[in-house]
Amino acid sequence: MSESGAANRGEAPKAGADKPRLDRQRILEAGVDFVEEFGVRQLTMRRLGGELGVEAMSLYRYVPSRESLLDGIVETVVDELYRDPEVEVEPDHGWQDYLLRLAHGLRRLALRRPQVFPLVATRPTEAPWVRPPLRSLRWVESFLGALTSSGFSDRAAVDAYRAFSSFLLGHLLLEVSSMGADVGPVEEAEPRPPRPTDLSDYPVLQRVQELLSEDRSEQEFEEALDQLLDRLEAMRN
Amino acid sequence: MSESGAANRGEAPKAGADKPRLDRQRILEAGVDFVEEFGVRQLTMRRLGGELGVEAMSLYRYVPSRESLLDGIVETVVDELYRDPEVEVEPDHGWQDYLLRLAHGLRRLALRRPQVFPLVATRPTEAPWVRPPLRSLRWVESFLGALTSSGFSDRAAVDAYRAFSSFLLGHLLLEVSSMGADVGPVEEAEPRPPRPTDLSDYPVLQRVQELLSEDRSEQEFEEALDQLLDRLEAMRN
DNA sequence: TGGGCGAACCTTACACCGTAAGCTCTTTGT
DNA sequence: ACAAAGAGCTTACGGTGTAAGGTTCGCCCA
Repeated sequence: MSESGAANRGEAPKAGADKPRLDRQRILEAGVDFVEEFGVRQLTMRRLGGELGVEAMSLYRYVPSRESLLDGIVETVVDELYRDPEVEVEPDHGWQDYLLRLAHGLRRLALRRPQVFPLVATRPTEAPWVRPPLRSLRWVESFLGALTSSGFSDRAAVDAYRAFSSFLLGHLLLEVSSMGADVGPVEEAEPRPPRPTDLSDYPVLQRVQELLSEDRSEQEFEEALDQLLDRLEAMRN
Repeated sequence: MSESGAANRGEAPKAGADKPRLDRQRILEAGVDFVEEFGVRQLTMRRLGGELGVEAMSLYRYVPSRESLLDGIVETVVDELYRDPEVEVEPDHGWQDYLLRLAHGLRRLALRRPQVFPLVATRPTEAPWVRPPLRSLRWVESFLGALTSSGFSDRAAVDAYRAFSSFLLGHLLLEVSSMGADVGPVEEAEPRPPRPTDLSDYPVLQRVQELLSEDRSEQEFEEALDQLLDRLEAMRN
């Protein structure tokens, strides 16, 4: 402790290769990494402080509370969507292309951040009509603009927005939670023993268990997304 | 305290109209009520004990931990589905009728327990192939049996089960969370001030805001459910 | 040059949490 | 009548979020 203190304060306060100084962005990024590694439940102010070589209370200079730290973490992760080169804000190749790119971008994001995504999906949003997982005004604007400029009526665009949100929420949440991620605030120390589960009372289950255990999430997603686009096409205008 | 103690222990220990004795079911039901009234976040062992006129540690005789208390609460609520007279375990009037009843039953359940439902939706399940919100082996068995006995191949029945789960999860989670429920572990004391949200940078949003604020959840649900059934019909052998 | 000022971080303190361990009654079986 | 057991209580411990205030240090202006 005296060592790190000396390194930080005494000898190299400006070069600071060791402890690059605290700031909000650094805290949020450390938060994302921490949650992704240990789960939300394990994230405490003290531990996150420790991760940054700092006392818990120091974080409160940049973040007003743990809750808002979580909000910031969600926001940080969602912002990664803007950096996805496949995703575009303007529907330059038609609304179907736009929606496909957006959906796949969100799926990549969910799979890349399986521990954070449940927060993206379930945290209260800014306004009640902003729905997860597309939880920023800017994206909702982009979505509605893309559709209304492609022949959707306002009503149809809004309906499409809702259908699209439900679709993504359901699929992605199930997909990440089946990745062993703990949606919700669970997370016991060891991953609960995979109890063999006696199926003798459930003949159908027994018969199809292999099918049930297959991972078809990608095909499911693609097929359901295709169907959704067809549905939306039908309600255009 | 001496008063209640005397009333309980001293004068009427057997009549016990005052404190009907602790037992697991009573604890779980009190838990459901508590969560529904104050939110998951507010549920602590001490407070739930208080609600039952008992010290926190007394609960541990019937419930091994807070986590498993939450599991029990989820289970208790899901069990209400069996008592829904509209829902049937056997597909006596065809698989479409069966699925409609099941979906509506789950929706009623979600709307009746908006604070508990997010737990139903997001808590880890018994086995990875048991998906929320249909989180009991018995219901999965019922579902798969209903479909396979109605002309679905095993493969198609399993795919249908997955599609059905995603559908319900997405729709119901969004619906209850727009009811002001806190999905996730948030819940600050006062409901965060409805910040007016300046929309001047978002012209489309501004234009359609009224549409966005309309509550069309019921129609949405019905329409999407119809479409889903069509989709399932198409993949039926 | 130096003196103070504000930012950044630390220390202390508090109320509350989940829960392990052990104790004390009350009820019941014999 | 007495022992055993069941049900609830007491105490205690380490951990949590965070309010309040203390300390150190680089920087700016006199």
